[in-house]
Amino acid sequence: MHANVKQNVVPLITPGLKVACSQCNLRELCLPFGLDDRDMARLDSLIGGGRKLKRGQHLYRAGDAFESIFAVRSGFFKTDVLTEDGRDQVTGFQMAGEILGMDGISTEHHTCNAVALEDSEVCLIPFTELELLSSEIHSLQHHLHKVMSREIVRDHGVMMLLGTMRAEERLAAFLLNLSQRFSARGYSPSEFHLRMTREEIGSYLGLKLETVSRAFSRFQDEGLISVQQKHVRIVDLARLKSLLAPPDGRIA
Amino acid sequence: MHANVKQNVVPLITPGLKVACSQCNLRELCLPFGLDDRDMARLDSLIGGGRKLKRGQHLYRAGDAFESIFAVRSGFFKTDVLTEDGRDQVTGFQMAGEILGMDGISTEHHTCNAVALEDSEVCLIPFTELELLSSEIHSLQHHLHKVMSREIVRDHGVMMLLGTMRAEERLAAFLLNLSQRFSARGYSPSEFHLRMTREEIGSYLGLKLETVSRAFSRFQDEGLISVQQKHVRIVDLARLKSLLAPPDGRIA
DNA sequence: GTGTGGCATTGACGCAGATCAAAGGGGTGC
DNA sequence: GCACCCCTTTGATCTGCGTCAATGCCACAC
Repeated sequence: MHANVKQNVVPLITPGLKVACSQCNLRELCLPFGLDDRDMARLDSLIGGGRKLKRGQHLYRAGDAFESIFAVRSGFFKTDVLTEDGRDQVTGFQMAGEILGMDGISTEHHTCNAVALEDSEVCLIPFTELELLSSEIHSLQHHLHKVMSREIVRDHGVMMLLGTMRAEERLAAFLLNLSQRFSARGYSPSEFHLRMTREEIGSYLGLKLETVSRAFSRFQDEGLISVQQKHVRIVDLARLKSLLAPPDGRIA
Repeated sequence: MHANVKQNVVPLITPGLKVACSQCNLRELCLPFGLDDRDMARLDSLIGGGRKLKRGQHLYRAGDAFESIFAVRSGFFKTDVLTEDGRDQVTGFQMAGEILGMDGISTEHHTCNAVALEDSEVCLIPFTELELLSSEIHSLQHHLHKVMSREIVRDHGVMMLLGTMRAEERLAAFLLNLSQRFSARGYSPSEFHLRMTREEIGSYLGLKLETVSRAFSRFQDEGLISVQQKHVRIVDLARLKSLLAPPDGRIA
């Protein structure tokens, strides 16, 4: 295998990488959810192939023309927006089975950046062709709408977090969310590696990296988690969850 | 006209209220955007009629079964999420031509509350029928996707605001956003009535109502705006915009 | 294996915004 | 038209997180 692909060069589509949706163990988490065999085969036929990314590579950048959405096959991504005045906000972290790029539909250009946080693979789903197929397969159309709606609901959850929670509550919510998503993918819900830096966590949670680090340390001191650099083990799940209760424990 | 509709009773659909999309002066801002006459007539035929709401009434509540999305014909709404632990976050304010309810698609149940902040009217758009029609009219399908994508992009903007801005920057961004949206609807960009309370603004911006009030007062003291209760006039638009520049004026 | 630079941790201090409190005004409902 | 209550404003004080700073560690490249 040639090793002449530089890390800062965007790799071309790799047709050999293609794995049929029907053979994919992520299909229940991903776009094909709910399709029967025949329709899944039709979806297979439009998936444009895969693309591999090294850690640090951009899947797309704000301003890029929108052509496809992407399904994460393996690896880990972050998305972030940056404004002309230099602000930078991480808007999400995406793992296997999750869909990236729907921000680009509205303006025909991507409005955020998507970066691989570890070596990753995605499936390309050409959007025009997806719309065409989804007008023929009702369950595909409806599931696409659900995926977009789920993204909206997720964003509302982040707004809630950013608008109403204190630092330790935010970090607890973040860890519980990761735990639940790893669990849904067959990984341990209680022990995992963070793929992102303290600064990226901080950006996502609206905190400074020092505050994130201190919150990690505090959680460890209190026996809620065990943390060493990027390795996290949740020791007391119940107590971690209880941090999300309101300060005064009121019921309504 | 009978006056026996209590404010806390959800009004039934009012077929007489129906106004055809083709006759609606909001069509360029709303779902019919980009449709030709024939397709607009087909969209007309599925719009389920209108619904009037008094100030304070809920259009839908979290947990309600999802059946329709709604287009605001007139008036003003807020949407908010509340968690079981009592947190409350306003996720948006919606005005004429904007679409409400897309949060409900993913789970078949609404995940937030939508409340009229003044007497308002909406068009009901039954979602199953909309999907059916959009599978026949490609431009309608694509525009629906754009509307959903735009909501995602808008949410990213709010995350940016909540995650990176200080109080006065948030309020400036909020006022500029309202100004721009009023302007797009033919109203004055520089003078308008706020339909929401300081507390609702604060919830949306992740601030306490006192902080919002103080920021308003400060803006007035500095000659940026003139504000009296809910009436706002933007006096120095350029300087208001300049508040969104980064603290140190750095370029990259 | 070793060197290096990005990443993480921890401490001291300051400040923006939260909290607590009180008073006044205007819109709303009767 | 009137009264009441919610909304808003403003002040004083407190505090959680940001900022600044220094040290240490680990992962990665060579």
